[in-house]
Amino acid sequence: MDEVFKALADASRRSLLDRLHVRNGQTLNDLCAGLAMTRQAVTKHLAILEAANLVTAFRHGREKLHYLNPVPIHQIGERWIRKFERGKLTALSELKRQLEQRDE
Amino acid sequence: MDEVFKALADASRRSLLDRLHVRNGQTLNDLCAGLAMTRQAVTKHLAILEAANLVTAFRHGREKLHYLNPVPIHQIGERWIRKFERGKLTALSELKRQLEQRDE
DNA sequence: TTGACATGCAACCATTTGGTTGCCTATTTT
DNA sequence: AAAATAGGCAACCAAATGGTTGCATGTCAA
Repeated sequence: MDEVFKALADASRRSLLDRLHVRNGQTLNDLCAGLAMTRQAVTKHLAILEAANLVTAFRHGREKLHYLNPVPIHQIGERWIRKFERGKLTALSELKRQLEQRDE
Repeated sequence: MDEVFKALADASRRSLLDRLHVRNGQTLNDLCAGLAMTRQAVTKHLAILEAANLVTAFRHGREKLHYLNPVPIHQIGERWIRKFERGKLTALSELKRQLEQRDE
């Protein structure tokens, strides 16, 4: 879980996921196109995404094809985000209530 | 948005949010209790959470009260997580489909 | 008013991170 | 077989990160 959060913390990596979301199964070179960093930098980002299981890659001849795995993102939504959405008052009204309580 | 992702990338900070989710409006000292780091480290984490608007804090006499703001978390769920959940096949079947397509 | 308590500020430190360059290997293509 | 293409590996670097210690300040209580 921590690896997923860490992987998502970087804007370049999120944009790589976006690209794969638009078109799945791209090669490394595909994913590099138009980005303001070297191929090696992209390789490193992809390695982090793979380690977090957000991307799965396969060698196909001399190309490496990258596939998005939406499962960890879904899990974060289910296991983490939703927890903070359940039955919450708005921040401000909750805050006022507690302040009043504290001052008697 | 980037600030929120970055803020959520650290396990200590997520645990601070958890604590505030259990009991809102805690002081700095409350939040330090039982953690394996100094008060100053916690202060820094809280500053990052505040900068990301995930926590709002108020001085009340000599105490500083911290309140969870669930809105940015909700927004990440809405604007980002959901995008990857819409109409997606499972990673594996999608992958197979595309590989077959590529080999004719 | 003096001491204790809650927090703030700043300098410092080690490690991690995001990136680079240079070179090597493997697979196609011609 | 030679050249071009796709990718991998490793060393290096600057900046950001997560943490520390030491001291200062503001507020409450005796």
